[in-house]
Amino acid sequence: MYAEVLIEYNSKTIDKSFTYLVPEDLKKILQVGMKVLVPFGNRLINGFVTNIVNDFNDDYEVKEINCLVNKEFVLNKELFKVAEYLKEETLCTKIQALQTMLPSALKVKEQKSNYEKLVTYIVACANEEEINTYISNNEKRPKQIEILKKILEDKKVIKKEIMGSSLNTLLEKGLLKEVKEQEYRLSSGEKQENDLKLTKEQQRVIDEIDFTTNNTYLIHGVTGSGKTEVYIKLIKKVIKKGKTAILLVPEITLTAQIVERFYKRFGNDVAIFHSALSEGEKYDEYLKILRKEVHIVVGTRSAIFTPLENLGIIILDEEHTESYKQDTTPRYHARDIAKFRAEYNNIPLILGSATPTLETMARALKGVYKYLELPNRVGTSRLPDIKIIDMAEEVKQRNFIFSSVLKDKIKDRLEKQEQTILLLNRRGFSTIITCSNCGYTYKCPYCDITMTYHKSSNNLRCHYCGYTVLKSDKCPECHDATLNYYGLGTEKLELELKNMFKEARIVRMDTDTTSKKGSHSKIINDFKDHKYDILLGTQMISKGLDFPLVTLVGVINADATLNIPDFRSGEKTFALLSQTAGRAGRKDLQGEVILQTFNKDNYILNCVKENDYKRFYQYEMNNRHKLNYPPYYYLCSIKVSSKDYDLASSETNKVKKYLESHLSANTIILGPTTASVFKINNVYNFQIIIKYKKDDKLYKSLKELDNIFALNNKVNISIDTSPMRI
DNA sequence: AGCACGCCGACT
DNA sequence: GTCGGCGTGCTC
Repeated sequence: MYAEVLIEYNSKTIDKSFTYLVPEDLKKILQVGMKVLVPFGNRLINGFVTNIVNDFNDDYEVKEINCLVNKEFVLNKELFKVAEYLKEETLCTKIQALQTMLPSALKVKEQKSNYEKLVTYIVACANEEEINTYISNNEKRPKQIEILKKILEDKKVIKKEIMGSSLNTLLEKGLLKEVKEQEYRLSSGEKQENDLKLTKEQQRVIDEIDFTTNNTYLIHGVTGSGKTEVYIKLIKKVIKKGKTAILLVPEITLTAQIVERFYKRFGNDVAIFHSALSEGEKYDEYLKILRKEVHIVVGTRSAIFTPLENLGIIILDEEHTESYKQDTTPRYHARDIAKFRAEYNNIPLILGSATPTLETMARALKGVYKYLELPNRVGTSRLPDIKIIDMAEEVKQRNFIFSSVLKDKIKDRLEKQEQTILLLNRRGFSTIITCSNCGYTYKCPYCDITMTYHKSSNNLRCHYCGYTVLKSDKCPECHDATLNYYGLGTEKLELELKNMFKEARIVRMDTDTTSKKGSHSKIINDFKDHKYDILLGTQMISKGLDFPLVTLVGVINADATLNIPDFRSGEKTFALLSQTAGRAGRKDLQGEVILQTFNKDNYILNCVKENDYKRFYQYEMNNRHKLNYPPYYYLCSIKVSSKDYDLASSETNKVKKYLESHLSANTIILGPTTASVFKINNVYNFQIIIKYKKDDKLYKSLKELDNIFALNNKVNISIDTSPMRI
């Protein structure tokens, strides 16, 4: 009996099976999909069993499997298929595909002892009679008697609660003993049923969904239209049939409120998955699924790979969110994996959004997806009033950051004891520091990017590679002392706000204030409890948060995402602004939104103002059509990079020539151009963009290209078959 | 990925 | 004469 094993080294040259002899003690247990430790070269390496065979062609000496890594873990057939799909779709290695799908605690690098958290309990060792005898014979030892009585009553007591010399005596006498039990690190807390009554619209959406076949549905619902409640009801239906469900959410820290809601409604039937969990927590949540103790998984992108069996539904909330796309290899989109799994299980896939991607909307309108709409907010709450403020006029009156309207409204909210959210999509203090004498600007020495000034630490940081320098008082170039600060970041906004409203309680939320674990939810909870009047932050405040007291949302610079050179910038702006606007007036109080802009006539901003997705859609589709972008064309991006500028440039040209001679005639090949950030960490980046409608030769050619460069350690090629931006 | 083998430059 | 640079190739 032999096992074909995939070695856990991420390298193209060994991305194939190696055959090992199955030792006697594993013959009955070993299954395809298990993890084993095998000798490889002169060391022991983790591997996956991909096949079990009786014979092999005998031209090398086989070694024997060393041991099983984890007896509970078996990758099922479905996930093997998913891995295969992932490999084909993103051109990664088999092992990369598998590693992406597993929590890192299961990708044991070194034989790390044990991820299981053990709790020590004390239980009785002697029988009840013996213990009672001991109690009556030792009346002068009250501490011991107290412990014994507690054990008799509770049977099992956590050691920490009763630790001490009395306990040690009882342990030594053999009356009590220790037992260790595994405990999950995360738990749901009490389940409290509180079914909300559905609106007619919500009920209609639920009735439309066919659970017996594979269809994709788009639930297009405005912010506050009660999509989450629809998801909960759908999942309840699925669970009633004994099936399981996956709910994907954009960023779980931002959607902590969803998790809380699921814990309340489903109790310990839910496992949670997201990047902020510790290794151990992830391991525990994974075990709950493997042991079939949960029916529901709520998580971010990678949760789409969880080994739930008997799936009944997959839901992607905020379908348009960019974080569903992984931007390192394998560059997969969770939506595609979800489609694959929904098809495999013959179950419905639900895409939910207030601002669907054009790709999804186009398919829904064509009837490829079923289109379901929730056009109204639940209950009495209405969509907020949105005003566009022309900052060009404001600047003439020397209002650089806050328009007079926004200033007045904030003041008004402070007086009324209502809350305000301010969005500024840029962290740090100032964007650029320039010397007015010689024109010097601080640039990262490793990346082609101006550095951002952070006042609290008095340094300049590169937001691409993290390089940090202390800011000098004088220009490092000409030593003149006239440094100017341009651009506005959240840090400076906070300062300005504090100067303007001295009595206001202000909290800032961006990558810099939320780096510590738990700081995120602390800010959110404190704000919710009205410990602050104003929350200001970057786009991380735009999604999924539900604060009933917020009646004003201000966007300081609505143009920020509009001007980035990317074909999706319009879509992103519309989504970000609509989402953010949706934070206002979630309950009975009417919400108001102020958009400050230098482009007051911009079409997209006016669509946001009118809350008119359909008009935005028509306009943007027209643009995409003119410029051959998705959904009219598929995209593929190829990035060629090297520390050697000339080499990077010449190899990119070779790639272009290769593509030109191998792809179909009607495929458009653009470039080479320099990538959006040309130099990162001293590496030069060039890119080629491919636009195609149908090209049977594409994947084959891309694979060959990838193989050619696999052996080249001076030049790196990275292919993205579904780029979100170019 | 890691490690061995192998063929050419500056040193105790 | 050797130590060591990292290019090529192999690992069941």
